[in-house]
Amino acid sequence: MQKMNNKNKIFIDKLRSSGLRPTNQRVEISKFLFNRKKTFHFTVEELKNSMNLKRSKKISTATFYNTVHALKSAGYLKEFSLENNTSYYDTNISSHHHFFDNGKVIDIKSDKITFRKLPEAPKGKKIKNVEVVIRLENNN
Amino acid sequence: MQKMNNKNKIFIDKLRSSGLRPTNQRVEISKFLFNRKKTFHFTVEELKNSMNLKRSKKISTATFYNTVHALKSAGYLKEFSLENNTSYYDTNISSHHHFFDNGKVIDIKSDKITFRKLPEAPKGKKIKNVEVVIRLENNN
DNA sequence: TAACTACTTTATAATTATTCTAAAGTATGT
DNA sequence: ACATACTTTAGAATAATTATAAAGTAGTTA
Repeated sequence: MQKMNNKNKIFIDKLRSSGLRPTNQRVEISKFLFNRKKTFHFTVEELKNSMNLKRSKKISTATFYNTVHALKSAGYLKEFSLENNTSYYDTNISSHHHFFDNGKVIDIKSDKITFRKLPEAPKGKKIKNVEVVIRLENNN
Repeated sequence: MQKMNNKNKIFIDKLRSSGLRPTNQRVEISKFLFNRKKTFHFTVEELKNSMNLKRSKKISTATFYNTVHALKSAGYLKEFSLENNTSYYDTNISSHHHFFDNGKVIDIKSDKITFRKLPEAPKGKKIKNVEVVIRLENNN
């Protein structure tokens, strides 16, 4: 059984409410990802390194992958890809857009971009979401 | 030296004009990619399989990667990524957008999407391009 | 609370996409 | 034809991710 404290309770509930057993590893990862002021982007490798660095009992690579996938399926993370064959995850799940600047990602709030014209979805389909990527380059 | 015929000449010139030696492999790949009515999307693996299937003398994997990169650098291909850690290449290099429907990609002509509002580029940066992805799901 | 069962974690192996290496081959200028 | 720099190639190496199957744990039941 978990050491239960107030900080953990909210994440335990969050996991339970999505049908995920609140194991120690999942609670720790949730705390690391969601117990902060600002949303952020990460790769699984980055997450693993920054969490395991300060832990005596390491969490395994497979568990990081499993948990990130589970959190994504539960709707707590958004996935996106750059042109380097790595998956990035975003703790900001609200609809928003991105600047891409040589591998660096910067959020653009949803209301900063609006459309004058958008195409219809093909027959039998509907639009799930619209995502804009603005690629940047240096001036001059 | 190449067997030169009219069909090849245009691709040999195209390669030469970008500083790429028109080797047999590059000409064959260019012909396969660009000698067709409609533009299309592919992964390097798909390209390799569909070309090598009908060839007695196979082109090596490394050459497919080298050539696709060279054609991309020369501006003849556009790269994009889905959420499966694979690079896709598009023979349609004109600015345009995409529907993504469960791993399937459908082009959207540039003029089908226009903006009412777009953010400024951060200081010192300028916008290289704006790319819209419309994710689809099944109705009901 | 003890026992049970299904779900999780883990180390490790396997897989996939891609890049690297260095030896053999080829295009191009002279 | 020769020389030289660029290419191709098979195969090894790397990186990100997934699969495997044994050991551990949460939640349920008696």
